Amino acid sequence: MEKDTTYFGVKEIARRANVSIATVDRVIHNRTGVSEKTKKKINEIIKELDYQPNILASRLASKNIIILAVLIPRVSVETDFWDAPLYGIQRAEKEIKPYGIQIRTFFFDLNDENSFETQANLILEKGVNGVLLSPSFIAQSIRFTEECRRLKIPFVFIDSNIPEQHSLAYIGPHLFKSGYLGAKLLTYRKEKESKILVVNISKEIENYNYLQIEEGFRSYLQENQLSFEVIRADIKDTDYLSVARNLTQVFSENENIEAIFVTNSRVFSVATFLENKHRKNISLVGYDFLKENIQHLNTGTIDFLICHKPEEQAYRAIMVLYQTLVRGQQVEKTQYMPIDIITKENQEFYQILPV
Amino acid sequence: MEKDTTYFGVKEIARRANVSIATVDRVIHNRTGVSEKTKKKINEIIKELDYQPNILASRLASKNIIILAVLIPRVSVETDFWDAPLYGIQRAEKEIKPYGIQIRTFFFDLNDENSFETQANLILEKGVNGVLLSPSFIAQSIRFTEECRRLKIPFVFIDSNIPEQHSLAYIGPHLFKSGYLGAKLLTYRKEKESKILVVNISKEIENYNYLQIEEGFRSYLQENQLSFEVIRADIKDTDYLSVARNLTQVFSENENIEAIFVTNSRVFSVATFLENKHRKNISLVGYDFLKENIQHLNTGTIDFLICHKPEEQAYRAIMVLYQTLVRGQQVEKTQYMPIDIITKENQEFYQILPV
DNA sequence: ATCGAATTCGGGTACGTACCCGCAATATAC
DNA sequence: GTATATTGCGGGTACGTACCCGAATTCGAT
Repeated sequence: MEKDTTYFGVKEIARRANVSIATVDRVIHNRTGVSEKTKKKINEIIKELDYQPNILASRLASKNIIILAVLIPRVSVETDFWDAPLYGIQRAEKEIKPYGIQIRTFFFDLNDENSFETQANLILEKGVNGVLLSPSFIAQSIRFTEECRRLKIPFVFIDSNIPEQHSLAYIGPHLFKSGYLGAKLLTYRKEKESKILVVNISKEIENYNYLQIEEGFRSYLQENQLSFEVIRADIKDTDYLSVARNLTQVFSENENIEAIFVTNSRVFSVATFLENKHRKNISLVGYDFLKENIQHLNTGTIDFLICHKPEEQAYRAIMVLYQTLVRGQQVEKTQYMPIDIITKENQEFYQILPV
Repeated sequence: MEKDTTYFGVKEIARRANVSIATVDRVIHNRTGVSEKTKKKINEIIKELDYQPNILASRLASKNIIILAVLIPRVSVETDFWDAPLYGIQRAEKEIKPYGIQIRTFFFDLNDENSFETQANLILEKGVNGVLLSPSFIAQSIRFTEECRRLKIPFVFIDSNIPEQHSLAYIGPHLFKSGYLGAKLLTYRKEKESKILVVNISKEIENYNYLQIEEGFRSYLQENQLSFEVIRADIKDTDYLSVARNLTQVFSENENIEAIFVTNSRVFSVATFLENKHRKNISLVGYDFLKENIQHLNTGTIDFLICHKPEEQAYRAIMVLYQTLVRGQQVEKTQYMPIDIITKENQEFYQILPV
């Protein structure tokens, strides 16, 4: 097992340029104190040798440690969706910890805009090198990221995007296409004309996402000239009783509903309703790999779940920050996640990687 | 940004044990030359401090480089399936190259058992530290891995498994469940009774995989009491003309075929046939994210593709070897991949990560 | 008790890079 | 001209671990 002799380091560069290692180092980190002439010469040699710094040695020698902040919703009793990104963050942290990178996680309450603001301010006080956030509250997120930009702190969005904010990257779903796929799954091989119900269960906050999904959903029907009548139900209170009350009304007003699309992870509420009311033969499609959703998938009440790899989103987001801050690499600005289709038959293999 | 002060290294262990760093090092790598008494003492301190070696420093100081061999089919004109694992391997290699790990890739010809043997022997001659292989030829793979076991070279299977060979790990699909899902997709919301055609296009080699898939496929139909009549077509020659000839015959002998399941990636041949013969309204489900398959997905001839993340399989397999050889970690022995469902609507987001 | 071998251990250097310190040479000021 | 900045650069140490070399200690045999 011979040693890799094709590798040239700073030492070789210094030798070829007739300078010391320190000078080469100055050029590499473009610090001051090198004449234009030698700088140019060294840069040429670097290019010629296609010098790749040894990150191991680099991070070992460097004492400046990097701190990343994570700003995501706290896992609530209502949904354990944000568990998955947490796992992704832990997996990433474990991987890059030896590189001197630390992660501080800040949680906000999805029912409380102020908690977002408070936590965001905490991050700014701390002074971190990079931020990963879920921009659940648009206005507050804009304010926060604007401040980040001013302070030259790179930030990455996951789960949903604010395109105008010049984030370092967005890692999450293409919501329009996701809704588009939802319509496909809901209507695939459906021949009889019937009504389709689109249900949005959320406080108004998340409406932005919802709109893109519904737009995609309707586009599919339109493009494929499917003439199902689409009715909508907007349910502002997320508890089961509210959902049941609303749905009861919708069903009393509309006969012939044979398919339901829920625009977010609260599809389990609708499933519970259908099961309680013994309504069979209604197709149901919704979002996210939650324990409760999987249960209804297994009982057959939910036909398909759509999922965007939340664990992977967070993992990649951390790695994007790492690559930018430590390696100085360019990263893909928009990384759409796969739009995964989960059924009763493949759900058992859709698990997150162990930390 | 304070330095991480919670970390204790060998130096601290040596200090607490009143020995030198070298002695601690001897204990850590359980080399000889340490008395039982000091060994015990040092081990206690290690446990107490929950010492985690700094891999960066470790790999930097260590001069012994690790060589991994990869033994997979060459990308052929018939299918570019094995492109994806190659990408995964490249991605893994880039990541762990600075740790002193090198990868040598050996290709064999899927139409030539001998080429497998030749390449396998080459690997054994070279003397490598770990092997990743696709056991396309059962007998030859058994012989090869038996030799690996004798030489104490760990090996990992991807794509398909030989459970009795005590591999370090298997990373690939659960074929039975994959076929099971295939049946679901093919029959979902199909109400009319009709015939289902199961097509297997391959030289006999890959039959083992095929059998598990078909078993799963039939199980689904049986468990769900679906009384579609299943007919089979075994096509030994993989060129289009043979496929067309065979299918023509099957169709002439059977009317009322409304759904076709192809047990591997050659579903594009069947799709081409259907398009040439202008046979619409036949559902078609098959395997793998190949360019040609995607085309037929987009034209609507193929309804669903099932895919097992070949890029990820290879990536993970390399990482499993890395974790075992470098970090000495235990790894999951069987890692089933997700069984992904690809449709026209979500295919554009099912791409492999850039290297 | 003496000697040699075996056992047990510490000093020290290397891995490739970061970065501090300080010296020399040159430029600028008076 | 001398004094003082400024610029350009090299020496050297440190990061945490691996591992070589040789020294100290122990032990058994005579």
